[in-house]
Amino acid sequence: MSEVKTRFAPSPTGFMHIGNLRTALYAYLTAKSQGGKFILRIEDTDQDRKVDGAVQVIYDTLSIAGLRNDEGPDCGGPNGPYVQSERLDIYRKYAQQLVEQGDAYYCFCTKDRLAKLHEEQESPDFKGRHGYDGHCRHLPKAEVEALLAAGTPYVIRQKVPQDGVTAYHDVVFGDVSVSNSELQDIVLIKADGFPTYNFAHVIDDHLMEVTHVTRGSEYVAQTPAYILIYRAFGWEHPTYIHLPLIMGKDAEGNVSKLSKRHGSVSFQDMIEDGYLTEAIINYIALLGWNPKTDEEMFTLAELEKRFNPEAINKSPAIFDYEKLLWFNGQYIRKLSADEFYEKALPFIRQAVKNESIDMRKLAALLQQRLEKMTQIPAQLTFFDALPEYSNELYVNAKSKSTLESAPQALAKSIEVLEGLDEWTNEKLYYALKDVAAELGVKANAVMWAVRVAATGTLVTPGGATDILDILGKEESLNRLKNGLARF
RNA sequence: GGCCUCAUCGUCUAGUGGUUAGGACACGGCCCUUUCAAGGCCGCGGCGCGGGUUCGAGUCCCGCUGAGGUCACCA
Repeated sequence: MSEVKTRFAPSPTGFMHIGNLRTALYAYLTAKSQGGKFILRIEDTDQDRKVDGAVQVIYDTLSIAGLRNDEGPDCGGPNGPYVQSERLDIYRKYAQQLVEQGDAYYCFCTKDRLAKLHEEQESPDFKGRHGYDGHCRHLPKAEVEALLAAGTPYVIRQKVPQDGVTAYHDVVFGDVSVSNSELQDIVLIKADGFPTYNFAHVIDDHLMEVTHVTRGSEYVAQTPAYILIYRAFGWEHPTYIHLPLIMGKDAEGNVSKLSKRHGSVSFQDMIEDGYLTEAIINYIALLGWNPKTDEEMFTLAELEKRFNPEAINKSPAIFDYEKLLWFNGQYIRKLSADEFYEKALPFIRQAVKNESIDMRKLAALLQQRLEKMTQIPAQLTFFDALPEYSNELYVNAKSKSTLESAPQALAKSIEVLEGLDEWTNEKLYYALKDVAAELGVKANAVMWAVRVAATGTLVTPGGATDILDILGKEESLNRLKNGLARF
């Protein structure tokens, strides 16, 4: 058996939909799990949808995600060029061949005629099948020549057989068959001379020796038409791996294709949202594929070994942001202190301008209780300045902190802390424990009062002494005194 | 509407004729604890419906229902 080759063939739209990324991931993993090659091909045949810089977004995303392609416009390869707009001559040549063979034909129908046809078919009393009516199918050769010579605009359409059934085996969906009568005479070459996706991808996949086509399940019913093209050329078609779509659920509980209204859907947006690449990859790998184990934390390298397209599910899966968040928290905790610090610093700086604060200590506190980076600033609002707060914050039943106990705890703490020569978390911790012992109260009661006075905030990253440590002696004492003065 | 396809806890899923239907997220409780998290333990919760086949069906067959896809000179 020849070497496995898969490809990712996105259109340069300017952003990478998460469903697209998953398609790329699965294609990549299909190749790598079998020691094969992964090709990147740019499908830019729609001139109206060209977006500047869009190809770069594709390169960047694959690079960040770690999906290194073995062939492609960026790194070359034996079967280039890998950008469809640079292959126009190739498509034209093959389309020509199909016309000569009688497997395709020129169509001179105007857009107006097509629009009118469409309108008729959409009318309530229309009962026939939809699509092109084959108007130009049987134009006499002489007439075609004349129209061509006159420079009439045209497209080239596939001539599909009127009867019979075309079937294929899909790795995910099993045997799929469609009556040829259901297939349309699809456009192969557009009026502007560019090929359609339908045609270009068949030619390219063959010429680039792609063995496995991984793509979304929206193509399942279209694939027989493509197989007909392969047959017309006498080529063997690749193995098909159609992926179930990724769905989203809205507030009302309605399920539909994952889109903007469900949350961030592009890779870039998710990164900006504070999700880690590793978490995204891990999560989407499991969205529709099961590793046949209860384990679910996988690095890309592990996935490369483990992946098996046979274990892809058929049914569409709903994208669950909650679970992604959980993965993200797991990966944040797995980061080394340095790695986390580097990633967290920009977010810390958003909230903390005070340069004298030990950012590394702060980061260490954050890493233990974070689900995504963007949650950082909101947790740090009290560092630069003590916020307005109500004395009610001093009341906490579980810690046995009351409006009476809090000022006592603060007074004693200030007294003891002022004499503390070494301002470290550890020293602070034992000093406050002693305060509690002297006062004859629970340590929690003292910790609570101190933490509230130091932060004016109910929930904080780190405990009382962690905060004091970072705040420093002078600022801490100021805040504690300020707190005491409120009573 | 025609055609294609799918269907196990709220969500992602394991399951391939005989299981107390397993795991994960979320949710609830407890433990731990210097707040909140994290972590540990426990719990709640599911085979869409109706017919078959079979000694026995989440697993096989048929129908229904529901859901998704597709029917572009977009990919």
